[in-house]
Amino acid sequence: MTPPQSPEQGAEPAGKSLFSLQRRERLMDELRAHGSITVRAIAAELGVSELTIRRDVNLLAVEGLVSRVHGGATLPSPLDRTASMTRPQTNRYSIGMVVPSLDYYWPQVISGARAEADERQAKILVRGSTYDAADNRQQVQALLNTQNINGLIVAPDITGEAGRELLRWLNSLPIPVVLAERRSPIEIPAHRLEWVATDHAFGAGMATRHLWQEGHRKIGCMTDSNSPTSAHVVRGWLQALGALRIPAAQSVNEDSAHVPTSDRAEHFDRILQLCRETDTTAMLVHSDTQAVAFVQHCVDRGVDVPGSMAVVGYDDEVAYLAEPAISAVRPPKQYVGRLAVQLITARISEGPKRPVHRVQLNPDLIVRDSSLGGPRSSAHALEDSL
Amino acid sequence: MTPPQSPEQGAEPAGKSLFSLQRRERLMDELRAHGSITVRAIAAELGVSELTIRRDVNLLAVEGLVSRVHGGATLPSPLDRTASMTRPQTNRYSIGMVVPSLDYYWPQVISGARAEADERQAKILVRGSTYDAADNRQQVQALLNTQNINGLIVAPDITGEAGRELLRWLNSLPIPVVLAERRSPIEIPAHRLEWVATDHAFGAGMATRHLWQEGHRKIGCMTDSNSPTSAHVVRGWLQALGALRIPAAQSVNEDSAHVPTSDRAEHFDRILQLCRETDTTAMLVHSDTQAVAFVQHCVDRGVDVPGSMAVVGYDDEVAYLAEPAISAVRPPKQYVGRLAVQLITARISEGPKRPVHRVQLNPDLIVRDSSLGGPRSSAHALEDSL
DNA sequence: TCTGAACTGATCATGATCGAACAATCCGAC
DNA sequence: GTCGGATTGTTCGATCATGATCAGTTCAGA
Repeated sequence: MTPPQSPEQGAEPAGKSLFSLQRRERLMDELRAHGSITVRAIAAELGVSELTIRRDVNLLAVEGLVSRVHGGATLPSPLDRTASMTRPQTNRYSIGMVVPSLDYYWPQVISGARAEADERQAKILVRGSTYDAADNRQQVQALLNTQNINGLIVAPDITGEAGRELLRWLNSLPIPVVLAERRSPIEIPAHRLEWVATDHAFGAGMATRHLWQEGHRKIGCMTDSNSPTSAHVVRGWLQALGALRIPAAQSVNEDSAHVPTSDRAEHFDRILQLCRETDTTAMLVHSDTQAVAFVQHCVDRGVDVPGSMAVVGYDDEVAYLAEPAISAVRPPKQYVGRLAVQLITARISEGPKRPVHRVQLNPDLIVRDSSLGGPRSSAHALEDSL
Repeated sequence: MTPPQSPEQGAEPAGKSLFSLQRRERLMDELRAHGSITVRAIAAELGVSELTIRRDVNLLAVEGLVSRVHGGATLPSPLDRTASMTRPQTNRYSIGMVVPSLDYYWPQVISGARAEADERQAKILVRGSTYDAADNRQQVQALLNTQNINGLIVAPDITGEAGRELLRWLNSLPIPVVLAERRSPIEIPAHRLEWVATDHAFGAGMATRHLWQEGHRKIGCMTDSNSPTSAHVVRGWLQALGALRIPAAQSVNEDSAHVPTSDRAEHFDRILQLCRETDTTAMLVHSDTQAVAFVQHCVDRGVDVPGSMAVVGYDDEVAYLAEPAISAVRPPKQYVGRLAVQLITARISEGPKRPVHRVQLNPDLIVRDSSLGGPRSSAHALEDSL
């Protein structure tokens, strides 16, 4: 079917019918996130007929909010001569944006940034990059070379010496820079860098507490140290374990980085074995996709979810697709993008007098089936409460 | 009177007929919580006819508080062409504000808050309190009792069990609460509390680095543990010492709390003696007033400032009054107030869907005479640079 | 250039929602 | 008690949102 779309944050895709206005908003979200949409895909996703979507597209096209193309729509393009002649086209700012991925997580951040930019008559120029400092820098440089950019939103790799060097370079750029989902570490005083990031440690803690409240007393954690957020997830999980008086040393804590897809099954088997040995009945799994794979594996092996193994995912990109649907921590991705644009535009217009802002946002916990009911065979379920 | 409707869950469907104003309030609550409502559902829930709800929706739509759609209403959407082009129609919120002092530091915070509130046509009701949790709570309670408050900005005492209890209480209030210059500690998951605070650790680090750059190689710190910011100042100072490879163990670190004014002179003499013994040529002094007194004392004792003792104050309230004028870290007090009002109004109008925001602002370093020129008798001044 | 597949827009049908007019009710003032 | 204004409920034709059908159009590959 469709390639790994980014399922919007509707929680239940076809569960509730939306009003037409909301549908058009969703459509614009999708458009801002990916730059284009197909009528077919959106119709399927929203559970309405293609005709309806086409009507929406027409409406938005009349208002000049989209450009119609055969089979779908794109963001308004200057090449589109049918575009309304209104010409409120006076963009005050151009903001460059470099993100490490255009498939996962970041489309929604971009969507939020674009939405906010629209309201502020700014333009966002997005470039996809990788989780690698050298490439990050190259992409930023490319933006600076080819475009007249007033500000920059970046989600760079900040690990290692290359990452620190990149931060120093960003800090020294002549235009304002806002980091998205990254923090400038204390030890390098990049005093000009502002940032907005989700408090992933809080999210992990929230998930852990939720599992505790459902009756689990041994809660493991599976992460992927390739991802910059993993460290925060582990930190939050450990912190929560401490608060709940769960001995961290005996808790399952596995890193899935560097496990090739071919070895995944045995990796999961090993983890399940560990869980059995340690009486672990619940896992917090960083990166949703990993969580989906893990739940799938559990089902394949006859391990009941959530009865024998409760799972909470992280990121909430695809968690709702699994069977059973997976509870997941949902970072406020749209808001991260919005806030980044707010910070950048405020900085551009107010100048250096404005103090450096550093914002943390708390994620939400979306509870679905995979974590409800507590450990089935456990005698102490629900006897306590936090 | 309406006949007893079908028994609804939880709410009070038939219990008591609401006044229209309450109904609309309820309607907005529902809207903020879910993003949209259907006329039918709300009518059933409130036990009134759909027409009534429709009339309410019309009214709210005229005020620009909702967007009308066929079958219900949504939060105001930029796609809503019928939206009144007038202005954001910022409602007149009443915001309570409880600060621990009305003479020092806080007047500027209040001033910033007032300025921001004026722009948003909101009203600020300020109450002075003390650095004591019990009194904080009393003042907040008084505000809640006597006024109709939509939101609360508080700078409470958060130390000890009383402080934690106060935070829990604030977190459970039915109206939004924003902490000013305070952070909710991680170990107590006050998940609803938002805050805006100056990054005092950053400020202390900046001051320490400044003194290093001026040539000082032993940098002490004088704080007042009565103040909630002192801990952060010490933390930032220690962090900077670490980064600069200055052994913290041998550095002068004095607490002026509990030193009565009568004993101040000998306290300062003791500190000066310590400095002489450890070759300390610079001090970071928390609380400006203390810094002024200290510089005065140095001058009285014939210790040259900055030649023999460089001083950087903290807070920048009265630092410029001293002779010589004292360099000081200046927290962005106005912005703290402004941002607190921004957070609270955004929270009131956007409801719980908006993620919890936690903002840190970086302070400035205002360099005056008291820290310039480096240690006079030092041989290694300016030989290094960071 | 041709051709099949995919896309598009016009038209109509259907069910739900909306608004205007009028009736019923409640509330406070005299 | 009763009067007037404000609020709410009822009815019914008008309006709107959506989907189905089908003929016309566009696209992409041969």
